Formats: sequence, structure tokens, C-alpha cells
Amino acid sequence: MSDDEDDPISRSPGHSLRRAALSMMAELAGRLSEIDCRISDSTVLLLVNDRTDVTASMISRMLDIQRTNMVPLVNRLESAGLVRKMPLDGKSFAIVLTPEGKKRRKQALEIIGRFEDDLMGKIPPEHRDHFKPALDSLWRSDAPS
Amino acid sequence: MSDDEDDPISRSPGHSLRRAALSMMAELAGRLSEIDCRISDSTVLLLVNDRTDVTASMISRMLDIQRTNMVPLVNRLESAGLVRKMPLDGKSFAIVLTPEGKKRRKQALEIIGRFEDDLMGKIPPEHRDHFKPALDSLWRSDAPS
DNA sequence: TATTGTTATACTCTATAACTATA
DNA sequence: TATAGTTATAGAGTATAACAATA
Repeated sequence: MSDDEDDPISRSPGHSLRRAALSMMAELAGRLSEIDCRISDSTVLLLVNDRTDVTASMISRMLDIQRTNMVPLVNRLESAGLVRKMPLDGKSFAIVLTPEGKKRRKQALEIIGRFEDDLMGKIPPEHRDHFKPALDSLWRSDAPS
Repeated sequence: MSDDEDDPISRSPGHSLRRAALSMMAELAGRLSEIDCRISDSTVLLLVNDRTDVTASMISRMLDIQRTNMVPLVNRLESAGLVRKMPLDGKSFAIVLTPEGKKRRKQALEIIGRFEDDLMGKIPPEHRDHFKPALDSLWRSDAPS
């Protein structure tokens, strides 16, 4: 079946963005599965790092995840022994990494580092430096315009 | 909470790709909902167009959708009166657009056209021409390298 | 009053296994 | 044997409403 540049789908930047993201996420999810991590898990581990003052609500705002959907995510990390909840005051808890959590974070960082090298390596050199700035202009409120 | 260029998430092109795609898809889905179309619906309508020889299996391969997940998609379009199944041989059916399907396709094309103009307009001019080529190199087998 | 954390719930998208019928 | 279409099912991700407790 023809899929040349004449049809509106092949010419669509939105379609390219969707397909590229889905392809990338499938590949990354596969690599992270070897350390029993989902993409969202790894994002939380990277985000928290050594901090002891990051709440689930703060994470949900930073990653644009609904507060309510943080519950199973944090529970999963807690059940896996990767994070602990430390009371900050009467109503808030800090999500802090356990030693195993820090170990897992380091593994995730290595996997993601290799993954992103591979990712950028697929992009022709003349387009490479434009990739992240272009993407960030589509969602980051503080992106340069 | 700090979200500067020092943390591995803000510097990650993979994270930028994911967030940009999710942001874009949410916006497009919202606009297409005004003509009762999902993104996948519109993609099928655009793809089939005037052809009378496109099967669900062909669509599933072109869009990287599992064959099995085409069933509810096509049923939805058929129930909405947008497509008909025409027997091609004893085991295959062509998905063809009804007159209402062609009308809906035209509406979708207009919405998507405006949407993509807006999308590209958000990208700083110096990055704009690199956007689609960079993305296509990540998933299109025939992308120039 | 606004925020944090939570439960319950539902919808969408995606993925696998297995089956029938036809090429 | 391979392909087309289908059913059943399960796992993710995501969304809203509602509530209790605390700032």
C-alpha cells in the first residue's frame, strides 16, 4: 500500500510526533523492564534523587500526572522497597529513596543514558541539535520562543 | 520545585518527546471531539479516502495497530455510518467511506490542517524545518539517514 | 478555603492467546 | 501454510467525582 508524501498522514508533523513518541516509549519500556521499572517509575526515581522533601503532589504537578494516579505508582515503588514515605507535617509525606531505590535509580540512569545516546544517534546530524528545542517549545511553559 | 537543566529529566530528549506528544495528542483529541472523532478514527478516514481496496489488515500494518484492535475501531466507524464493509473475496473486506464518511473526512482534514499550522507555529522558526525529518528518522523505515 | 492524600470507578489504548475460515 | 477477521481477556494509562484530614 502506498504511503508516500502525497497523502495527508505521511505529510503530517502531528502524526510523525505521535509515531516517534510511541516507538520511542515502546523501546524504552522494553529496556527498563529488565530492571522491573516502568517509564513512570524511573521518572519518579530520577526526580526524587537524594531529596527528602518531595511530595506526591509535587511530583504529580511536575509530571502532569493526576494526583489520584500517583497512589498506585507510589504504592508500587513502596512495595518494591524502592521508596519510603516520611511524614513532613500532619498531612504531607515526602517520597524518599531507600538504598535499593538509589541503586535502582543508578541502573535506570545508565539504561536511559544509553537509550538516549541511541535515540539521538538515529537522528541525522543536521537535525540533531534542533530536536529537543523544537519539542520543548510544544509543551514547556518556559521554553524559549 | 526546581526543574532546571541540571536534572536528568529536563535534559532528556526522550522525556521531551513523550511530553510533547502527549500534549499534542490531548489538544488534537479535544478539537476532533467536536466532530465526534478520535485521533485513530480520523487517521483511518484520511487513509482510506476514495479507495475501495483497503482492508482492516492493511490499515493495521500501516498504522502499527494490532489487527485485533481494529475490530472495535472499524465497528465504531461503521455504527456511526462513516464506513461500510465491502467483500473483496471470501475472507477480506474493503473498508470504504460512505458519503457521510467523506463529509466527516473533509471536516477532520480541516481541523487537522488548522491544528498542524498552530503546532508548527509554536516551534521557533530556526528549528521548524528540522522537526518532521528528525521525528521520522526515529520510526520510518524509509526515513533518510 | 485551599491543599494533601485517598477510594472508587470508568474509559481508552494496547497486548496476547486462541479460534474459524479462506488464500 | 500464511493470511484475514474475530472473540475474549488483561494490562497499562488516564480521567472524574467524592471524601477526610490538615494547612
